[in-house]
Amino acid sequence: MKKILVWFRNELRIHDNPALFLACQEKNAQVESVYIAPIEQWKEHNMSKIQCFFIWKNLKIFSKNLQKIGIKLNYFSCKKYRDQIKIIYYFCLKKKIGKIFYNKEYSVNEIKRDQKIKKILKRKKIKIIDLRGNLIFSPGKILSKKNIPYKKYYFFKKSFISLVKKKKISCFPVPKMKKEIFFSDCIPPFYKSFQKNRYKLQNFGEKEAIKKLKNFCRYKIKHYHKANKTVNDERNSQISAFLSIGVISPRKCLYEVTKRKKYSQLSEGEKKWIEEIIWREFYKHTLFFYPKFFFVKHYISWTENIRWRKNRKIFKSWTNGKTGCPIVDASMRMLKKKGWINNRLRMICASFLVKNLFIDWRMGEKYFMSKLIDGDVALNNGNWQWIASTGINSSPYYRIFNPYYQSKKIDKKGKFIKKWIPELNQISTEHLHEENFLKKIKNYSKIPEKDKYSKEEIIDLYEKNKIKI
DNA sequence: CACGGGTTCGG
DNA sequence: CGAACCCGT
Repeated sequence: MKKILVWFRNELRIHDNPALFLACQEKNAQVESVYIAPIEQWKEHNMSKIQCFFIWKNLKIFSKNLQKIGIKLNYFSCKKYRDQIKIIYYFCLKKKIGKIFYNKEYSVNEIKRDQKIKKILKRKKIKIIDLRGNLIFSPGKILSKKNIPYKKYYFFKKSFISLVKKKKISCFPVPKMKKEIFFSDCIPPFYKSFQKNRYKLQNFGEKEAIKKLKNFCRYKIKHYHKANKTVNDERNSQISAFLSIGVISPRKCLYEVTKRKKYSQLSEGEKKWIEEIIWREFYKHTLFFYPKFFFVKHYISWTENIRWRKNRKIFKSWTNGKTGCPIVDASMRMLKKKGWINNRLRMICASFLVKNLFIDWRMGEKYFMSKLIDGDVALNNGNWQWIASTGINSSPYYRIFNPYYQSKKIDKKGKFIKKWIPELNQISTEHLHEENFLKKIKNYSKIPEKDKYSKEEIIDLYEKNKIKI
C-alpha cells in the first residue's frame, strides 16, 4: 500500500479541495495529512490576533471533519516560513510518503518555499502534485489580447466574465467516506493572551460557512448592490473571514450564485457580489505577476518621490478613532474592537489617512492587517495602493474621498456614528456630517487643523512630485 | 502582421 | 491620465 500526504496550507475545508479530493482518488493508498502553523512569521507579518484565533478554531473543526472521512491531521507549529520545509521533509521520510498533494499559493514567500521543497523532494523521488484550490482561474489564464496580464481591473473583469460565460463552474466534491477514526487533535492556541470576549465573533467551521453562503445567496444577495450605500452589516455576506483562510473556496462562492442561471440572467446584486470575487482574483493574479509593485516599488513610478509623513501621534489618533471626523472615528473604533468593518468604511478611513492627514499608506496597510479578521496581503495592499494612487489600477491622485459627504450618504441618521462615539450622543443628526459644526464641540477629541490638509493642498503635494521619468 | 491613431472607460 | 481595445493601413 502506498502512502500519500495531503499538505493543507490555506484551505481548511473538505468541500472543493482539489488536493484532498484527488489524493483520496488514488487507488490502494493510505492518506496522511499535515498542517503547519508558522506562528512567529505570522506575527512578524502583522497577522491579527483575531485572525490567528479564527484559524485555530477552524483548524480544530477541520481536524474533526477529516476524522469523519478517515483521515488524521498531523499538526505542527514552527517559527519561520522555511521551517515548514524541514517538517515536511522529515515527515515524508519517517512515514515513507511517496507522493504529496497540495493546493498552490501565489504570494512571494509561499512560491519560494514550494520551489525549495520541490527541489529537495525530487532527490528523494517523492512526487509532488500541486493544484489550484484557492483561485477560480490560474494566473496566466486571464490575459490581454497581447498575452500580457492585465493591469486594469475593468479589462480583467470583462475577460473574467467572458470566461465564466464559456465555462461551467463546478466544484470538487467531498471525498468518499472511509472508516471514521478518533483521536484528540492536540492543537494548542496560537496566542495565549487572546481574550476572545472582547470580540463578538462569528461562528466557526466549514458547515457554518457554507450555511452562511447559501443563506446569503438565497435572501440577501438581491440587495447587495445597495450595500455600499449603508453601514448596515446585514447587507454583507460576512464570509470574507472564511474566504481569507480557506474555510470556503472562491469557486464555491461563484458556483452558489451561478449554478441555476446563466450569467446574463443574474440580478444586479448577484453581479455586484461576483465582482467582489473578481476583485479578489484580480489582486491575487496581479501580485503573482508583479510582486515588486506590491512590496518594493510603486507602479506609478513618480509617486516614489512623495515624502509622506510618518507622525506617530497623528497616526495614533487615527488608529484610536480620535481624528474628529465622525465616520472615520466610528469605523476605526469598530475595527479595533471587532476586527471587521465593511469595504466602504475601509476605503473612507484609508483615504482619510492618506489624503487628509498625508501619512504613509504603508503604516495604514500594516495597521489594517494587524486588526482585520479577514486580512489578506494581496487585497489589503492592493486596496491601500488604490486609495494612495500609487499602485496598479490605482485611482487618479486628484480623486479624493470627501468623508463628510460619504458619511451623510451611508449613515444619514447617524445611528452607526452614535453607536461608536458616545461623545456625540447629544448632537442632533443634521450636524453629525457638518465639518464646521463638529470643530466647535469641546469634549470630542480631534486632530489639530494645522495637521490636516485640504483637497487642494494634497493635490499640490502630489503634483509637486510629478516629475516624469 | 506590426504599427499607430482613435475611442472607451474608470471602485 | 493611460491601459487596452478596435480598426485601418
